Amino acid sequence: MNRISSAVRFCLTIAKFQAELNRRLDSRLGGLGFNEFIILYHLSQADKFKMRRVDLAEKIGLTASGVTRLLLPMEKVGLIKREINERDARVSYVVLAPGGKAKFDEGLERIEMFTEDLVPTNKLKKIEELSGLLSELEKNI
Amino acid sequence: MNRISSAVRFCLTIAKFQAELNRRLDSRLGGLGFNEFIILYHLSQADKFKMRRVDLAEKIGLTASGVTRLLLPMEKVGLIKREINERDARVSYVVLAPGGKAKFDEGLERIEMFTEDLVPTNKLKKIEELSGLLSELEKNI
DNA sequence: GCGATATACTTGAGTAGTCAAGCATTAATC
DNA sequence: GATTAATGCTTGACTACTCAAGTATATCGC
Repeated sequence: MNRISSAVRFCLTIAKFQAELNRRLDSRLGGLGFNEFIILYHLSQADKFKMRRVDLAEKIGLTASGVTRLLLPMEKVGLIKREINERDARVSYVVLAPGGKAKFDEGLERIEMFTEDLVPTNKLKKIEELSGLLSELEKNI
Repeated sequence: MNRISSAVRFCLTIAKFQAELNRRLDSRLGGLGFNEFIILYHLSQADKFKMRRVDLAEKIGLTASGVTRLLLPMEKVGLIKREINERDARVSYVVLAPGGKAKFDEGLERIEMFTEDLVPTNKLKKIEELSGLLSELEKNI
């Protein structure tokens, strides 16, 4: 009883998938959490390897305070650095530190291997298409 | 620099999407967390409205201890009940309680409305496809 | 039918976030 | 140019998990 729509089913499926994905990834990235990896990725793509904390939060779908807490241990361990903005004393940039770059490269290699097993070559086209779809749907959230 | 494969990109996209989805849903289900809703859903579909905790954990992609902890407040509030198994004293069933059924119906109504805004009608076919693909990929995890 | 192994669940200690409130600083309005 | 509002970040108190270890029961091989 109580059939659900395919849209709701989608929410359930994605929640489960992501829960598993997260757990696996957290333990296969060479001491890097998945979210830490994501942060390092965005920094590695950013102009001058630095971003404002707010923008980082927006990129990864966390709250600002979540980012603060996530970055704290990363700074201690030397993955990222803090840099002030001379024009606006409110913002403190997050900068990719050398140690972070190294860890990211290692993590990237590992995650690439992981996803090779995860998605079969013949599904790659579909995967790309669905990435696009998800990005679109996100705007409706 | 450091291009990533589309499979890895897919992991990033899905992680962000799910983070947002989770947060929105957690606050739009009438006092029910998204995971609590998922539990009630699986119970509502189960034979005699009851399941073993292990099977529940497997269904929703959490660990057994996660389920124990999630269920504790739900039991206190009367959403679910606990029932022993006479043949195997190790297992304790989780049973959908009347209060849980009511909360689930309400939550379902709300999540259906939410997802109507989330996914446009013309994308429904694609969404179903994506659900299918995710279920398949999950086996490779 | 006894010991080893496996299963179902819980618990302790810790991590990863949330939300609401607070503190600086900057921008906008008048 | 003083007030008000908005922005960027952090903090306190809390929830929702995780993993590793523990307890209890069941099953298997002999």
